[in-house]
Amino acid sequence: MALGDLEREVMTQLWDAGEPLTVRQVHERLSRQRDLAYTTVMTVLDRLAKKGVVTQQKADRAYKYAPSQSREEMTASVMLDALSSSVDQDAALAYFVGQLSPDALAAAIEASQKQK
Amino acid sequence: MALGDLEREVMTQLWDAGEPLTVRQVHERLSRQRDLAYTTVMTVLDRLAKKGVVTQQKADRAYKYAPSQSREEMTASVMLDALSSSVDQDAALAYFVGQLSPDALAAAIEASQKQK
DNA sequence: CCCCTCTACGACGTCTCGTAGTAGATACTA
DNA sequence: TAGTATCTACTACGAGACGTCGTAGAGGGG
Repeated sequence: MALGDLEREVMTQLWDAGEPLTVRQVHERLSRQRDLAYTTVMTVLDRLAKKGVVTQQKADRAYKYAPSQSREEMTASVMLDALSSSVDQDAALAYFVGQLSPDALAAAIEASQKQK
Repeated sequence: MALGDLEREVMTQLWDAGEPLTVRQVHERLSRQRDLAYTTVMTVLDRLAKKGVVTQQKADRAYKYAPSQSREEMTASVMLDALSSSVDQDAALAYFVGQLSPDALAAAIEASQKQK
């Protein structure tokens, strides 16, 4: 599921916040950089919820929105999607790996070990 | 650069053919499965050329179209794009690597070595 | 001179996305 | 209780991407 520019900015706010935010809170944060109508933010959050990338929880009057995946999970799943759409996945993965710097790759492998 | 469904089908024909094809040839191949106007195929090839994912070479009367990248290169570059759009690339890469089976990863690393 | 084949260009419907307004429900406040 | 603020729901509209074609015009072959 591809996100638009504004959708990505909204997701960034949610990720950075680290906790569920209301429409108003997201609007406030975005307003520091750009001029957007409150309802615009609402529409975007609504669409993100319909896409399943954020979840809504009713808190008092307002809904709170939280990302349904971490940034890393989302990035990784886009990468996996791209990979799985390939006919020859092994070759594609080999090619991809070849593009990475050995150091970055080694670091990633090590980090992924620790995670478990 | 995201491709649409038809665009992807056309690319598949070009990749599978292994050689540059004319509009007519692509049209013929696609016609085995679906019913499409000749001009539809032409438009799609033209758009792909404008996107830079295929190249045109004049051969006699007609143009021949060839993919500018292999399937694997294209897949890998989509993956790299996804990765580079991430704020914390290291974490995203680690997460991605963690999703792969160790065998597949090892095989890919080995294959990417040989390529050089 | 007519026909076939190509390319060039325009067109239209549908979807997605950025952007926002209005309506209606609910709640706080004077 | 009447007025105001706050939320959500629904609708809308323009731009751009894409699937899908049609028509016009150029150039070669019979």
